[in-house]
Amino acid sequence: MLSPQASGASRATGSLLLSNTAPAQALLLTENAALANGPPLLLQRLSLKEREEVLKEGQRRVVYRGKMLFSQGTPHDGIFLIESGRIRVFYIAPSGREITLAYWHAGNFVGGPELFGQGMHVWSGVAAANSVVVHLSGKALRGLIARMPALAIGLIEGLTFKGKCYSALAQMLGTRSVTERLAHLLLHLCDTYGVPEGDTVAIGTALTHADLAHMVGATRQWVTISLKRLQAQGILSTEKSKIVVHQLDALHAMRGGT
Amino acid sequence: MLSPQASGASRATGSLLLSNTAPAQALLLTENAALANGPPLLLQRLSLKEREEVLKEGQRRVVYRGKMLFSQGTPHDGIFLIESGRIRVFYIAPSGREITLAYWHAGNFVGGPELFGQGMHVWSGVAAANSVVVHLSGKALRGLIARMPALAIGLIEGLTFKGKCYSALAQMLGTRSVTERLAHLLLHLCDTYGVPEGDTVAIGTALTHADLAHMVGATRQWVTISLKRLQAQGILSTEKSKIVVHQLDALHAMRGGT
DNA sequence: CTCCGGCGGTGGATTAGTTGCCATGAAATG
DNA sequence: CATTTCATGGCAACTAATCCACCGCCGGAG
Repeated sequence: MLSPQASGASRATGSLLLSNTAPAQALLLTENAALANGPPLLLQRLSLKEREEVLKEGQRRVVYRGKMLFSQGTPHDGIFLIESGRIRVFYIAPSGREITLAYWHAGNFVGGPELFGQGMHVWSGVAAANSVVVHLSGKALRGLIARMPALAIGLIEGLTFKGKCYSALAQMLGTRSVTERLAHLLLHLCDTYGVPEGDTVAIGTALTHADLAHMVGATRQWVTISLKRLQAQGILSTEKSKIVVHQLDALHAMRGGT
Repeated sequence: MLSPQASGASRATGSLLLSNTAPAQALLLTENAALANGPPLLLQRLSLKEREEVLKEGQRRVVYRGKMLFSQGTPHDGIFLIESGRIRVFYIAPSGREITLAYWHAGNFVGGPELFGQGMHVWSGVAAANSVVVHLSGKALRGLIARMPALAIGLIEGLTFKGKCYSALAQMLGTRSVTERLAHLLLHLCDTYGVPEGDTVAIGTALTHADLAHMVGATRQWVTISLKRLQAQGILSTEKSKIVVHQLDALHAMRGGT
């Protein structure tokens, strides 16, 4: 944990204070066009002064890649505001099957499910990259909301957005085949992380087949097979931890509607 | 639509004003024990006076069983507060496959996904029983929140709850087999609507196999087959639109963990 | 009474997806 | 440099679940 006066911390604070100008994004599986605009950032509507006040109430914490931020089944209190990095929120069933609910980036908050209450985490959060988060306790949140209506609006917007994400995920999982979900995910990755190269788009993010599988609710092997098929059809090609999409329209077509 | 001074309307208003004492429930597919306590009701934390003020801002509307309250793809504004009845919120994929997100009962609100903005509905709402709802426009909501912090808390709690529901649904769909999901749903139905009869529990709610299928994200036939199997194992028996569960523990076992 | 539409129930063919296992190569670790 | 770990890939057997088609039943409406 960094002390408030450490230079690293103040730089990080700076990035949060300015986060409404940064191109923050969440990586999630959804067909909702509205989500493409990116999620609402918690402090977006606050003045600089208010932001400082909020951050002063929180505890800054560094989470290294691969480390758990919180685990399902453990008690929780309040939320974590992401200052930098990337947090993967996921759930593991007793059978061992795992589903990724979303990857959250800077400016969003994770934790919960409740904001105030002291229930149990029903999902886990792990750092997908070295991250800095600010922990806001339920008590602190309550106090802040009372004197800062814009924060309440921010929370409502954030929760609304999460609701959209999770319901969209449920829609995908409940009504689409794995192949369709995978096509959808690839398109989403193109939008979020894609680098256009001529008329192709390269996805350079280091996501393993297992990562993809967890996002679409499938097994690793099936993702491998499906990607091979797409490759055989000439729709995409893979080069060591990089996926190059050649025919976006073909992916669109097989994504099945919308 | 009933005029405010109609006796039916005032009776309905009364029921809403007292709704925190009523055993309101939502029917949803989740393994989250916290949800068993029932969802937080929107007006729960408000004084009688405040409740009246909120209802005055809304437009009361009667929706008959089977009639759509709102449809995915159409523009939306604000939310619908359920005064009585039951609203099924669901999504239909272009392929025709359908997934029920939840059944919401009196005291909860549906609509959205946003509360204020004028986006498009990303899911549909249909009356599963004759219902009375109060429409609160985004504008009205904004105004009410500003002078009624308890309403903001209510909205936050409601949204948090919906987030839990939808993420739990995604968890179920992403990590459990149809059979497990069905076992889970049956247990949930026992909790919500079940009538204990000796050491068995009867579910009398008129839910067709298709309804069940939409809730667990499966086909109607598969539900029929699965129910037949459970019946063959002596775990339950069916008598014309009534399911009697004999071995709750067996269902628990096959629901797979938690 | 008859017709009709929704619902439950079956069956068979087909496919989508799983499980388990083993091989390989690259990267990280000692 | 040697070793281990991890990501990818391939394969065979298996089963869960879907799809399509059809049938009979029942309750309601004309």
